[in-house]
Amino acid sequence: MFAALGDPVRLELLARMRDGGSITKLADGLPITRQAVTRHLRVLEGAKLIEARRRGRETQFIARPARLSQAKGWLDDVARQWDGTLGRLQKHVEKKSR
Amino acid sequence: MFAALGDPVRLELLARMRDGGSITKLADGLPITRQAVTRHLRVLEGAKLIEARRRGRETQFIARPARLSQAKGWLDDVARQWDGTLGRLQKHVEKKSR
DNA sequence: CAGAAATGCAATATTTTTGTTGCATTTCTC
DNA sequence: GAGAAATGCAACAAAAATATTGCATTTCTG
Repeated sequence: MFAALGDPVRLELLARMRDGGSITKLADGLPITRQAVTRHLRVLEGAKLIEARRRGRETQFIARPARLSQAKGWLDDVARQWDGTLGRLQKHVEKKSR
Repeated sequence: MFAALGDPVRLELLARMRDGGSITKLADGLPITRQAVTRHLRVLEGAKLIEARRRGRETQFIARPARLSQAKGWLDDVARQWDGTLGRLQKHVEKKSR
C-alpha cells in the first residue's frame, strides 16, 4: 500500500479523485498517456485505495477513505514504537500528558 | 517518502529501528547482503525517516519520528479532500512539497 | 447504422530498483 | 603494529516498475 502511495503521479491522481472520475478525465492534463494512467489507477485499485465501477462505456473510480485511516494507523504504530525507543536512548522517559 | 516506506525490507528495518542500531546489527538475520541493507538504509535516510551518525568504526542509525507526522498530515489532507463538500469548497490545492 | 468515445489488451522499450561480488578504508583491540 | 570489525565504494547483473504504440471491443449518439 505504501508502495502504491509512493509515486507522484498516483498521489496526484488521489488528489484529483475528490470528484471521482473516469480514466480520460483523470488523465487529462497529465504528461503521460491514458494507458499509463490506467496502469496507475489499477495499482491504486490493487492497494484498495480506490474502487472501479464500470458504467456503460466508462469506468468511474471512487475513493476508499478507510484505507487511508489504515495507513495512518500503521504510521501511529511505528511512531509509538519509536517513542519508547527514543526515551530509552535518551535515558529519561518523559510522561506523556494526554 | 511513501516510496521509501513502500518496501517490505525497509518496513522491517524501521521496525527494528526501535533499538537504533549499526548496519551489521540491523542486517543480521535478513536474507540479503549487508550492502543491500546499507542501500535500504540510505533510502530511508534520503527520505529523512532515519538519521545516520558515525561513531568510530560503526554507524548508528536513529529514527526521525517527525517525518511520520508529516506523512500522516498528507493523508489527512487527502482524506479531508475526499470528504466531499469541504474539499469541494477549496480550490485545487496541489501538494508538491512534502 | 456509422462514427465517435472510452476503454481494454498486448508486445516492447526504458528507466529504476534491488541485490551481488570484490576490494579499499577506517577504527578497535590485543 | 597486526588482524579483526564495521563500513564504504564501484561495477554489474537481474528484476520490477513505467510508459509507449497499435489495435480490438463495447457503448453512446445523431
